[in-house]
Amino acid sequence: MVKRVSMKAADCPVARSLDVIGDWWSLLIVRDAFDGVRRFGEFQKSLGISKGILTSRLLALVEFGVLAVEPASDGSAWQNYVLTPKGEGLFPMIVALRQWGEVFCYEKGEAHSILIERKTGKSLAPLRVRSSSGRVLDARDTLVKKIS
Amino acid sequence: MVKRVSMKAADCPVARSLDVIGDWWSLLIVRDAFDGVRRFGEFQKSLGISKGILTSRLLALVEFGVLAVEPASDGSAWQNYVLTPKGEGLFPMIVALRQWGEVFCYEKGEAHSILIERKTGKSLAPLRVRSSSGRVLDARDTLVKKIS
DNA sequence: CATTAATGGTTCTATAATAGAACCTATTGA
DNA sequence: TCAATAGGTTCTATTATAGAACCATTAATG
Repeated sequence: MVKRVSMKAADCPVARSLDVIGDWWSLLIVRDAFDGVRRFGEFQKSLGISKGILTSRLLALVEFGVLAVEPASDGSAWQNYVLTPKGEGLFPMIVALRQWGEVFCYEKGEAHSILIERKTGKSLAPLRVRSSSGRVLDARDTLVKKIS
Repeated sequence: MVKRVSMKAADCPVARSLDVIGDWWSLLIVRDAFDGVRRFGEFQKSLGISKGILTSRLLALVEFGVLAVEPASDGSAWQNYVLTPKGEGLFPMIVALRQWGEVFCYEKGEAHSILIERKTGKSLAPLRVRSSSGRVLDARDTLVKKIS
């Protein structure tokens, strides 16, 4: 083993994405960031992650431009980790993960946290893949065109 | 370290999903499965993954119900790994990953494979998170309600 | 102020996961 | 019948992770 295989230069956007946020912790960190978690200690407590790993994941996410470091909002000398626009772009990903988990990873009647619309308190519509004209598509309606 | 931390029993669907498909290879295997890859050797060649790891990932995905083993379609004695309905449910996830990668992980002008509608050859619409009434939402319009 | 406690790390060791090669067996093709 | 291929298993070396211990700053308390 030279090194864990990297997909940094892959032709496939799925692979490149996974190279950035495809490890065990990154998406959970991003999820927490969407939930308003900002401080090192908050992440650590929320995730139950070791400090060393958290440090390395936060550094990587900052380096990749998913998170940014900024002065803490409470006026203290500490710093906050906040989502950049690139990080906010992961919102559909998180929602997709959540909706899939809700449907396929819980028994009937088993409780879980839910994502709701702030204004109405109602849960969201299921994500749908659509054509450019708005028609709902499933996987069989699509095709990957490799680069030539 | 007792064992790699598991999210199997998490209250959060995002965490449970990641427990199933959140490792380095599983989503790439699923991506390939959507692209029509079915045979052990095809996965191995396409991914450049070690055989040992591929074996363990395929077994895990079958155990989780994402893939199923069936007799090869060509009449040979080998077997195919195909997506179950649970696996097909990951389609929006893969599309989300792909679209995020396209936007944020490539330089302008850099080539990548593209996902198109089979019938028209046109690329897909960007995924949108919507309220139950169909309004487009961003992260700030939503809220996670923890279980009590 | 001086002292203590909390925050945000770094460093260390043990264990688990991964990469990659070598090997093995059943099936297929010649 | 024999060689080649597909599909694994096993082995070793290396890397990543978990978790504890430690340390430096900052913030809170007397």
